[in-house]
Amino acid sequence: MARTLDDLAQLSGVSRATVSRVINGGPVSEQTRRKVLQVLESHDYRPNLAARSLAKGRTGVIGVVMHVDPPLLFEDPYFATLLHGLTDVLAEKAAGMMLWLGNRSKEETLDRILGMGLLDGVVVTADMVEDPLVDGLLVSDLPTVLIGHRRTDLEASYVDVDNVHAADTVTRHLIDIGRRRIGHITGRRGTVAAEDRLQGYLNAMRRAKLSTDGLVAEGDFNQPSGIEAARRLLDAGVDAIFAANDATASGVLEELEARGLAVPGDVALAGFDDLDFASELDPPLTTIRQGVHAHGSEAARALFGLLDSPHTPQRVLLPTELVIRQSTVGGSLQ
Amino acid sequence: MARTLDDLAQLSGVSRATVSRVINGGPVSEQTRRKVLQVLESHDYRPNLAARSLAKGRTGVIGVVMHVDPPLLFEDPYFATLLHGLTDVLAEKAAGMMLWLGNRSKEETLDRILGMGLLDGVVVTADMVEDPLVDGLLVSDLPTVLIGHRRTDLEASYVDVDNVHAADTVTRHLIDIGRRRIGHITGRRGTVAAEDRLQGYLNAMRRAKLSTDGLVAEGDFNQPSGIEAARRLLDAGVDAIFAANDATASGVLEELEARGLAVPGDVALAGFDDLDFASELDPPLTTIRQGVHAHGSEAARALFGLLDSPHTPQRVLLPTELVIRQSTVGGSLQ
DNA sequence: CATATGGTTGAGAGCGCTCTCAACACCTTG
DNA sequence: CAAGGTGTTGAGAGCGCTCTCAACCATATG
Repeated sequence: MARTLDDLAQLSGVSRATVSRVINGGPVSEQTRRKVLQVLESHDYRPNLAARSLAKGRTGVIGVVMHVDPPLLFEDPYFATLLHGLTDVLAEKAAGMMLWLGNRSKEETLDRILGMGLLDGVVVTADMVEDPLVDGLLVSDLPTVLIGHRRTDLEASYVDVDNVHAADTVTRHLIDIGRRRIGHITGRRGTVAAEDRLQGYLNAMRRAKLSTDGLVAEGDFNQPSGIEAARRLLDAGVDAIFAANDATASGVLEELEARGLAVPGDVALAGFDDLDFASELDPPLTTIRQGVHAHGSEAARALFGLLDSPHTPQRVLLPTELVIRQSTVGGSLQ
Repeated sequence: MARTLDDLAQLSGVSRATVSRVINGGPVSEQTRRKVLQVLESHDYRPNLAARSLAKGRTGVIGVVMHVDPPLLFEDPYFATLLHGLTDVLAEKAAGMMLWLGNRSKEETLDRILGMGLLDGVVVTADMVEDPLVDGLLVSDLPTVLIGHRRTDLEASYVDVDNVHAADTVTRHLIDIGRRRIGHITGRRGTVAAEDRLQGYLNAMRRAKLSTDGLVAEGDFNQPSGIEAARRLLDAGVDAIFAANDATASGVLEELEARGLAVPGDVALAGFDDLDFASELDPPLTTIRQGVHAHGSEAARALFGLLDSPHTPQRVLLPTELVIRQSTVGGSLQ
C-alpha cells in the first residue's frame, strides 16, 4: 500500500505535482489523469491531512462548542437537536467536527480551543449575556459563528431568531383572545433568550396599555420552575400565562391541573419552542415554533460562508411561527 | 503577536530547537528556560498542530463513532451517558475529539474516518453483531477501541460488560424468589446485547430445569415493544418477566397496570441498565446496574493505553450489579 | 596538562503536501 | 519562418514543527 504522494508519483511515472493535480482537480491531460487515477485506486491512497493543512492552511475540521453540563446537554432536546442540524451539514460538506462540551471551565475550554490550532473555525452556542468563552472566541482570529447573540455582538456572525418579536407575537395573541391579566414566567436570568422574551412580553403589554405589575415570575427554563412560578402567578390572579419555553409551560399545566383550573377556560397558556411534546400535552400547547434543527444547519452553513469570505460577517435571522393550539383557543381547532 | 517558533526563537535570542525544548520539556538550562518562557508568555504563542503532527506523527485528536440516528442518540440516555464519560476523560487528557454520528451510511462514514488521517485512534460503539463499520476500522491501521464487542473480536481492544453473566444472575434471582414461568423479552435482534442477554436467561433457566417454551418474546429495547411483548407473554401465562432493558420493562409495567395485575404479587419484573428512571417507577424496578458513564471513560482510557503500547490489546470487562427493588421482592425492602 | 564527562545548544534534515514558476511541446498566426 | 499563444509537466521552495547529531562549554579526573 503506497503511502505518500511521492510513492504514487513514482508508481505512475509522473511527478508528485501531477499526482497532486489529479487529486485536487488541477489541469492535467486526460491521458495522464486516467493513468494516475488507476494507480490511485489500486493503492487506496489517503492523503495525510496534517501535511495538507500545513501546506495550504485549511484543515476541513471545524469546532463546535456547547458549553453546558454534559448531562444537561442530553436532557435538553434543544442542544441535541442543534447538534443534529450541525452534523447534517458537516457530513454533507465532508468536514470533520470537534466537539467541546462543558467538562471544563470556560476559560480552560477557550484555551484548549485556541491552542488546538487545526480548526478552520468554530460554531458556539451563545446563550448567556455574559460569556467569556464567546468573548474570547470573538477576539481571537478564529472564524466564529454564534448560535444566538447579544446586542453587543453586532460585528459577529450569528444565527438567531428574533426572540423579542416572537414573544411580542405570542403575547399579542393572548391579548387578542381577550385576556387582560397575562402573566409571564421568564427563562433563566442571564440568558439572552430569557431577557429578550421578557422584553417582547413587556412591549406587547405596554402597547395594549395592560399592567404587568406582579405578573412576571422568574423561572429557569424547566418544568419544576414552571410549577413554582405558576403558583405565584395564580395566587396573584391571572387569566393567561406565557411561559418562556415549553418545558416551563408543562410545569404550569401540572399546577393548573392540580388546582382544577380549566385550560384555556380559566387560564390560557402559551409556551415557546414547539418541541415535540408540546403538541402532545393535554390540552395541546400554543407556542412559538422555531426550527432548532435549522439553527444548527444554518450555523454550519454560515461558518462555511464566513470561511469563504472572511471579512463578510454572516448574520442569519431565522423565522419563527406562532402555532395556535387548544391551550389558548379551547377545543374549536380540534 | 509572534506566530511561529522561528519568530519566538529570534525574539528570545536562542535557536528554534531550544524554544521547542522549552515547550516540550526537553533539557534546557534553567536560565534559558526562564528567558524563553517569558517571551512565550508575553506573546501568547500557540503551536501549529498541523505542523506538529506532521513532524511527530501524533495529533492529539481521537475519533468517536456512534453510528446511530442522531435523534435516537439523544433520546436514548445510553448514548448520551456514554459520550459524557468519553468527553470527561478526553478533556482531562487535553485531547481533541472528533465525533461521527449516523448521518451517513456506515460505508461512507468509514471512508470519511479513514480518509481524515489526523486521528490518533477511534472509539466506536459496536452494538451490532454485523457491522461493516466496525469491521473496517478493525482491519485498518487506526488504533480502535470497541464499546461492546462480538465473540469474533478477540484480537480487538474493547470495553464491555458480561451480558451473559448478568442476565443469568437476574434470571436466577427470579428463580430464587420462587418463580417458575419466567418470560424474557429480548432486545433488538442483531445486537450483541440482546443475543447475550437472551443466552444468559436461557442458561439460568436450563440449569434450573425450567422450560422456556413460548416464554421468549421479541422486543426492541424500547417501551412500546415492551407493551406489545408483555401482552404475548401474559397471554401465555407467566409469573415473572425479565426484560432486556429498563425501557422495555417500563412498557411491561404499563401493560401489567392496565390488566390490574399486582407487581410483584402476580408477576415479578426485572430490567437491565439501571437508568435513572428505574428507581422511580412504581414499584421501583429490580435491574442490572451497569455503569454506562464508566463505559465511556474506560473506553477512552483504553484507547490511550493502546496508543502507548500499540500491540497490546486493551480488554476491559466492567462489573455489573444486581439491584433488587420492589418489583421483585414486594414492599419488604422499602 | 590532556582527557573524559555531562549538560546545554544550534544546525539542519526531514514530515507529506501544495503551489508557483519555468520549461517544454505543440499550434496558430502574421 | 519567426513570434506568440496554449496546454501540460516537473523542479523545488516552503508550510511550522520535531528530533538527531555534532559542537561546545565547564567541570572533574588521571
